[in-house]
Amino acid sequence: MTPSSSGAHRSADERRAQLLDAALDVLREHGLAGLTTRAVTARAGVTHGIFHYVFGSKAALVRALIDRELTGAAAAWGAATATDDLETALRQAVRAQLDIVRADPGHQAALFELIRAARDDADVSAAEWERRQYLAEIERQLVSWSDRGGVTWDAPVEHVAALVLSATDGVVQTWVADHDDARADASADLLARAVASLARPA
Amino acid sequence: MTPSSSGAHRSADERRAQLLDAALDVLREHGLAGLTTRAVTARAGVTHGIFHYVFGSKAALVRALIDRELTGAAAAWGAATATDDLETALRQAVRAQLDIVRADPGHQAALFELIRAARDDADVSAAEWERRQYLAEIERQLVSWSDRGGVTWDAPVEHVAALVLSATDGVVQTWVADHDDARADASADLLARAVASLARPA
DNA sequence: GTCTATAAGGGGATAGAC
DNA sequence: GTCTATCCCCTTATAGAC
Repeated sequence: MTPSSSGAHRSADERRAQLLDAALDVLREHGLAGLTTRAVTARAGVTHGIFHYVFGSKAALVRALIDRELTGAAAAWGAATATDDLETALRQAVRAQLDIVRADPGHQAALFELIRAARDDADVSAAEWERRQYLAEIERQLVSWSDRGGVTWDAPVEHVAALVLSATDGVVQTWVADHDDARADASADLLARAVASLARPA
Repeated sequence: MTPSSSGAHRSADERRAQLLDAALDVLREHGLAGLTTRAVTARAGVTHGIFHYVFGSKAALVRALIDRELTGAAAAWGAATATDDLETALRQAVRAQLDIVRADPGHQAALFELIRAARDDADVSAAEWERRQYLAEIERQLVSWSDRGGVTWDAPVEHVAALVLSATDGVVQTWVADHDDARADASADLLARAVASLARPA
């Protein structure tokens, strides 16, 4: 049988995955302030020293965590809806972002915190890269929707994409702060309407 | 002459103000992670023990800091511009928020961090109260602008206000993250245009 | 009432045992 | 190659000196 993962003498790669899982759990439950190397190893059921053998430093853990969690996250904006109506498509997209967070608020809040911390700490590239992926994906969708609806954007598409990303972030983060579902839904709907009004018949 | 504030045996109230000033400095320079009771007292040029004599606990300092810094902050939205054009007024208001942060990014970033930390920690009321003040102020402005411009909002005003607050927050925080002035300006302008399109002739 | 000296605990990291 | 025992620093908080 497969030995228990907390049993002694497992490969560094296995330890790595095990510790990353534990780190995410700790982060979700106790926030960034509670994310200590000792809490992670305790959660994983291994002795503390293993941590530095596997990751070398706490910063390396944070970097690895961001890398693992961000991979594929941009794809969420790409899950386009097949509708001809621009406003409806936009509303569904913004609501989808909101739903991701609602489905697992702790997870998302933890990621926000992590990315924010990583920004001033060291390796900025991960967070920046993520944002660029998001922007490119949104821009692609905006063009796709306007083409399908037979309209054209009345402002540079990259500006519209930047606004959509920033504003959606704001709506999502407001929900994280107050958990007011009705207000978040209203904001999402209104945002879709407002942005849709930036397009004119081609 | 007035004795130096770091001289021995001053009143608790004076020490309190002195330590709050030092705490804000430390927060701006080293972030929340660097805000330790020792860093604060060192910055103020007093011995460490004084801290607990004055504040009792670190949490009390954070609460006091939030109280002091948030007072009057909502007024920023109230500094209305005297223009008849709704979109222009909105653009100036959003840009004003952006300018506040640009003028002193460290200060604003520090406040964000502080409020965020206080949320899960304990006294949520301060942050919530602030948000309500903002919303009320924005709502008041939206009505004032629509009245003056002879238009009416095509959606509940509180919904529009919520969107404006959330979206502006998103734009501001995006700037804090990337310091991209051009993109932030473009987003602000576009946000004003998009929101203005939610109003129709009365 | 104001402040100093000291305590008690938890943090990340490492040298070296197996 | 994998892990354990230990280190030393920095944190908040308090007991009691002035």
